[in-house]
Amino acid sequence: MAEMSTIRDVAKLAEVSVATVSRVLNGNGYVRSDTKERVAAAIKQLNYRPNDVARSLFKGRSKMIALFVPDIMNPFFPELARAVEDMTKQQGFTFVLCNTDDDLTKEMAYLDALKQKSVDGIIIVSSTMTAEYIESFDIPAVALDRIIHSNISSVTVNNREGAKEAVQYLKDIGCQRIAHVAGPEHVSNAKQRLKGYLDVVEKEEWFSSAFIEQGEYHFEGAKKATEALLTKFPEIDGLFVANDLMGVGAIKGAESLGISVPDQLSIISFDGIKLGETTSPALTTMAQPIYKIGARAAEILIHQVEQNESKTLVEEFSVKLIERDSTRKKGENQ
Amino acid sequence: MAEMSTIRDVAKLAEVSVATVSRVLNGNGYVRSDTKERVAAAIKQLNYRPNDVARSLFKGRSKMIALFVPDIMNPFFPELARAVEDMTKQQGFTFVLCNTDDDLTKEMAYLDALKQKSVDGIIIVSSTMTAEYIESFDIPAVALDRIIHSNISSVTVNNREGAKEAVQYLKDIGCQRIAHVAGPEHVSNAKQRLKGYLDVVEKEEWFSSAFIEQGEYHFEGAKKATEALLTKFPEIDGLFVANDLMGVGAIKGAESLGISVPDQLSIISFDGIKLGETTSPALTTMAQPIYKIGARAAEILIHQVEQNESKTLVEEFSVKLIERDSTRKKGENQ
DNA sequence: TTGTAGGCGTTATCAG
DNA sequence: CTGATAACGCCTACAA
Repeated sequence: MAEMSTIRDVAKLAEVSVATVSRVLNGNGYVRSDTKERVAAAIKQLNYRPNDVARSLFKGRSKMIALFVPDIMNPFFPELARAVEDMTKQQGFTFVLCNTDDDLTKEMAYLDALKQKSVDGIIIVSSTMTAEYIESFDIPAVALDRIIHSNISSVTVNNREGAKEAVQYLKDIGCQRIAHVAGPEHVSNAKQRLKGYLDVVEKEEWFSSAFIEQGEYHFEGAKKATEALLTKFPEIDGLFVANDLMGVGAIKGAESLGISVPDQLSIISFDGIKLGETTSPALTTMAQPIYKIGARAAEILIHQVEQNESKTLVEEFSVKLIERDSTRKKGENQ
Repeated sequence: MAEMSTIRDVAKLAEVSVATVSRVLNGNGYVRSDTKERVAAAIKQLNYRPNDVARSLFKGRSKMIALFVPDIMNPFFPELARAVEDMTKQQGFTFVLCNTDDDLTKEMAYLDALKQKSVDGIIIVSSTMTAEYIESFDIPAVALDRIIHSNISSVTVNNREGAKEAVQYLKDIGCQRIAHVAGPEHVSNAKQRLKGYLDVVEKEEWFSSAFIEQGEYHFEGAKKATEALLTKFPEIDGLFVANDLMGVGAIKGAESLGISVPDQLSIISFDGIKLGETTSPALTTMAQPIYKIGARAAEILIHQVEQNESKTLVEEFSVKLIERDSTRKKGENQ
């Protein structure tokens, strides 16, 4: 309603110069305490708020941080986004969420748009983006969940170790034939999870690469992959699925073939999203500290932005087994 | 890497004034075609992009649109966000997602921050925000999913009718005792869905308000509510749950009591989110046209912003029954 | 058809 | 301690 008042209005009302107002606003320079009070009073009276756009123009920075995610519909990413949002907001930044569909063209368009808006930095989950592109935009960036390049800071989890642990767990509870529903080959964490799987089963006499099916990190893909696996190899009694979203698909796939989980088939997946608790049966999973890695990535980026740090940090968090109802020890009853 | 070039650099290279560059940039005013070409060449050569911040400062508008959602972890909202994002981006706006926890303080803080950034408009899903607050910020706004006030444009669905239809469906398949897991009382759509439920069952001889339990639109709340209901009234054979997220909770609640869905209990919920297809059993639901309402809200807002329209539009879309596996006609086998 | 210049709201530099 | 004033990059009268 009321026209926005500017720093000049405040100056006039307080009978000082705009420079003085700016000083009390930003707390730099000297200003006598009584004039400071006069200014403060004027600010309050006019309900004055500094204009961020003007500020950004002058500073070349906007107090905005963006998060790129490949798929907002995978519940993993809202959880991650939540963490990044909390941290950035707490530090006085505006948070922008960008959904990229893992499509380089969209990523570039966003980068372009954000650059024009003087965005301070980006946190990026991507398997198509390259270090060259990012550097060509000259925007501070931190990779999250998926490594982009060794000279871009990253926050991830120990995917390979976690995958090994998951598959070993299946062995420990007595599974004899363990298959894998894999994530997209071009996604670094999916590749690591596949390697972890291979680390454990590659030497088994029964093993062949036919025990691996592609699920594309999608519900539907995983359902089909699971059906294919279980049809080809009815003897499969353990399934390691590369993420929880696909884990849900795997359950449905088994169900559609009339195979009971966990009675006939144990399923373990990866991520630890909330959704996994809500399915029937609830998913046993290798849980990432989702909130922690999101918050940490934001922290690193903000530090980089504010201190103008360029040292690249590489941090890897640990995943943790959460036993729920999609797995059961052989020979044990419910 | 390369310093951002400005309109002045382009002008110099093309040997014209900045005004001319601005003209070809924005396509207004007259400019001879050969000089236009010279300018275009210079732009390309320098890889020039106009600075949005400077533009915003001049225009007082930023080409940004924000969406306020109460809970990014409820999959309904990512689906909605996706629609809004697609539409806004397609129209050249930058999309900002704000998670409010349905907390007025956070909403106000966001409004404040966005106002300072000259945001063009907001789409808001809220049950705490009031028309007065919004108007005091003087930012064009459209309410989505939940009505705020009759003088703020809104896009919603026919919640009451949809709820009636859902409950009637339960009756039609033979349910004798139908309970309701309700959404928060202060949320307008939850209130309407409750009314729709009452419309159908209020006159039944068996009915009492004890057949209604609060689920707070959360998974956990719905699980507990369902357990409470089924414990109090073991004769319940139909359950209308106010949204899908809670529908999943209801399934788990029934399961925890050893009650089989849909054999002993039919459950229908509301929303039509993807998640509902993935549960076991898959949820029967009254599906909203989620993408459509999100896109439509964006459309209305953009029109309002660009045409400086102030006419308030009220649009209500229809929901549609989707039969899946959480309901079954009495006496029928699978 | 093109150029000049003032202003959008801030901040920082430089005198006082 | 305080006040002018020149940027930041762009757009649009107004002049030519």
